[in-house]
Amino acid sequence: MPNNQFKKGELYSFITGKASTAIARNLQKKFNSAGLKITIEQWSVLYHLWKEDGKSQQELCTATFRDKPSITRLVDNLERLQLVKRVPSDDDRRINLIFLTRQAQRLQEETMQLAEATLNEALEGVPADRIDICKEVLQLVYDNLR
Amino acid sequence: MPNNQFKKGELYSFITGKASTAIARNLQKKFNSAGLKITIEQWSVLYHLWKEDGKSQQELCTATFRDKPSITRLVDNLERLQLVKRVPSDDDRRINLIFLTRQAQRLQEETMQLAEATLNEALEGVPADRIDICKEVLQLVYDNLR
DNA sequence: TTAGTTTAGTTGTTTAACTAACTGTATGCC
DNA sequence: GGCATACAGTTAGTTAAACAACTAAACTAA
Repeated sequence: MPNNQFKKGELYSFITGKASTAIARNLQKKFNSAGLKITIEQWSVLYHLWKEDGKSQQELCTATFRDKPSITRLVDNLERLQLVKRVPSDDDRRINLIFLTRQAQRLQEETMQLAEATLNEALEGVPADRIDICKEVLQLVYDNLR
Repeated sequence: MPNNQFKKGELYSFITGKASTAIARNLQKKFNSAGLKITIEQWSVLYHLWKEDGKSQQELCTATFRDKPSITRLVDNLERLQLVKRVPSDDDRRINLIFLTRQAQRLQEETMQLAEATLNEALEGVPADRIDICKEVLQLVYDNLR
């Protein structure tokens, strides 16, 4: 039984991800207002390094759902901003391990607070059980398409 | 009462919109496989012109949730592909009205079918009432942030 | 050991997003 | 009418995404 209850008029915003675009823009503005000169994409790389420092570029690809050239260039820019450093792996010379600089470690708390503030604004008035359902649906969508 | 049930680990995929990214990539691949040489972004402009032809660029900005320079360049590219045509408004010479070419009109049915196919794949196994809740949450998120 | 394959990362090209600064047209007010 | 302001669209510059083609290192198996 196909999901034909999915009317055409509603197709568009699902595909374009209006909600997540709005969230990302809101957070970017918070970064800008706070004088933090990083992009959301750069932040998403830092986010995974805060969880575990010294990931390889390939691991960052998987974690951030980006392809290799995208990560190469994000790491390029983060390195130029002196937020990360490429360190060749001793075990496998093909691999770069990416390490946070002290400067990047200091960004964690402030940016995570801004991200939480954005999400609190975004989800204001949405009951917790509905958020849970929404998260489950989006996870299932993601799993269905990989 | 803030939404502090929103644990940190789940923050990331909400912000990055993994699900909608996956949907967009899936649809883009379908376009490519079908030999359709348009991007999802171009398709999103055509989508609104299929609903109502002859919109102004400003109206396309609102409809597609993009800014003016983005629409200028999307229309540039669509014009180069001979899919739309800029027509200066008689009433107000600042305004360009954007009209579909016959070639673009012919794209509607095929691309909409591919889009529906993508959504059916994406939403396979998701009960209709959960989809509805998810849509409502995403709409509310969008409204909360504008 | 060496030939073929896989893996990690880079480079080049095109398209798009965002910001800021700009041109040209319309409108509102005196 | 004339000036300030608002509005529609364009241009320029930076960052990022997607894809293809590439280099270099590692693995695999004869």
